Amino acid sequence: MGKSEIRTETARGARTPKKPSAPARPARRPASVKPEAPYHHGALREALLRAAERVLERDGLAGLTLRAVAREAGVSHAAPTHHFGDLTGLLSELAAVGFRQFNAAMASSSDTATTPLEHALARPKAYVAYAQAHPGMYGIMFRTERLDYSRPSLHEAAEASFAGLTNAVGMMRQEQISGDALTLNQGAAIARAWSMVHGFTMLLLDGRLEDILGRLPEGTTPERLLEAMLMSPVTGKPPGP
Amino acid sequence: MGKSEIRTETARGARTPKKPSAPARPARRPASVKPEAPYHHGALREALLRAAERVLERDGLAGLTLRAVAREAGVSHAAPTHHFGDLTGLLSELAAVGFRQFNAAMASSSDTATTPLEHALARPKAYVAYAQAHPGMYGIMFRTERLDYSRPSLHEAAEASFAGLTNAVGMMRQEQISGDALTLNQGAAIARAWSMVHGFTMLLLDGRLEDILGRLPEGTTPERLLEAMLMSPVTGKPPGP
DNA sequence: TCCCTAATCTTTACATCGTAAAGATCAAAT
DNA sequence: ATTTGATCTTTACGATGTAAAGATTAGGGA
Repeated sequence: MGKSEIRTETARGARTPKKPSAPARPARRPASVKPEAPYHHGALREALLRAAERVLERDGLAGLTLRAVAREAGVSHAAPTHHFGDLTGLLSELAAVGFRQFNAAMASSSDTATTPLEHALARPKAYVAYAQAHPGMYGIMFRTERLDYSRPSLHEAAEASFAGLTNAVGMMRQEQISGDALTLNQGAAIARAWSMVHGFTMLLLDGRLEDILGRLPEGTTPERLLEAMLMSPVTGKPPGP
Repeated sequence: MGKSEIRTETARGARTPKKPSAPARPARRPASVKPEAPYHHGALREALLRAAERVLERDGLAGLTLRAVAREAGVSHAAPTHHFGDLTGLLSELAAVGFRQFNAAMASSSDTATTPLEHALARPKAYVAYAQAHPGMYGIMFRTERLDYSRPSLHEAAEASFAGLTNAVGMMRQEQISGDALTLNQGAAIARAWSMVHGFTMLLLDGRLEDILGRLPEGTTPERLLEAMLMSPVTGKPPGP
């Protein structure tokens, strides 16, 4: 609020002045003319999602409004409602896009890993790297309270993400993890892995680790801290005499 | 938006009709009358913070608006602005209240602990318990993007919280942790503890652990999962032949 | 080919929100 | 007692989400 944007509500402008009704010009444009914004967009839904992603990257979570997305796409402010129902709908579909991007990044994360250690660290590092590269998207996926997981696309993408996590933890523990039942230790391993990486990511994105990073040896990166976090023992003094 | 609340903007009502100006009734109430909403509240700032806490618990983060807080406190919608500057100000001061509550809960968490194990688990359990008891407040403290840490009260309370964490990790590692420099292992230990508990809490509050909890042995509580998460080894197969 | 229906998109309208600015009221210092 | 400054209210404005009605067009059946 309070941003003094000087911008007309619709980027397209009124097509034909209704009341004066100059009957001459036919509504259908005479072909061989640049198709300037036809009434029916054709693929508005996808265009709106792409526009939403741009707005999110440019203006952050706070700037991602239905009307801003409509402006970015060059349609009337009510157009998104028709395709997504409400803001929750748009955010949910966008979150689904994010989860799919995220899943792709996870899937190709251990491609270049050679040693077992590299392999073990590849996923967590890719997780944090995705969030750092797309903080807005990560916010949509994990910070917003307005997500509707009953939407098939979101449910599916999020579940695939969770399945990938379960799988990775199973590989790490060198055991098959069943789809329908978990031992307490298995559940704990999954929850630990997820909590640790997700918590680290949130704290990092919120700048709350600056306090730690600033006290660490000169030039220690978040990645290095993450590595150390994942490798060193959980409790007790560091190894020594 | 869209909620059809039938409610007048100010709960107090206009005190004296300006224009008709019936000059009879004196503005100062004749004493021995219930002090019904004097023009100057006297302690509005604190009253607003308490009102904000009530609104937060009743209507959640989405319902916590400047105007809703003003209504709850029975003052005009612009009154909060005078005391907090803007919404960020109110949220920041409220977050400070939350951090102080949180710090108090942390401080008294290990009071009843007897065994070393109980002592080690007391803080994390109290952490999650606070968030479960005050999900709105935890959201203000860790989910909102509109916090101004340059406000002394918030900065102080949040720093105290961080100091408590550092302290607890130092005790666990049986070593003194200096205030100005950290080894990588120390930083990793702090980041791991915080990330794990914070991540677990966020996922739990967002209902994202239901998937795991539902697959665990019948009746496994989040607390039990947290315990297992904190105790069992980080990597490798569970102990056994 | 023509028309009709339904989907798509725009206009219009409204309640709510954050915030700014100006006016009213009162406590306290001078 | 008067003035001053803090406190609170009124009024106003632009932005947002959402509902409802109108305009436009694609696509299918006659």
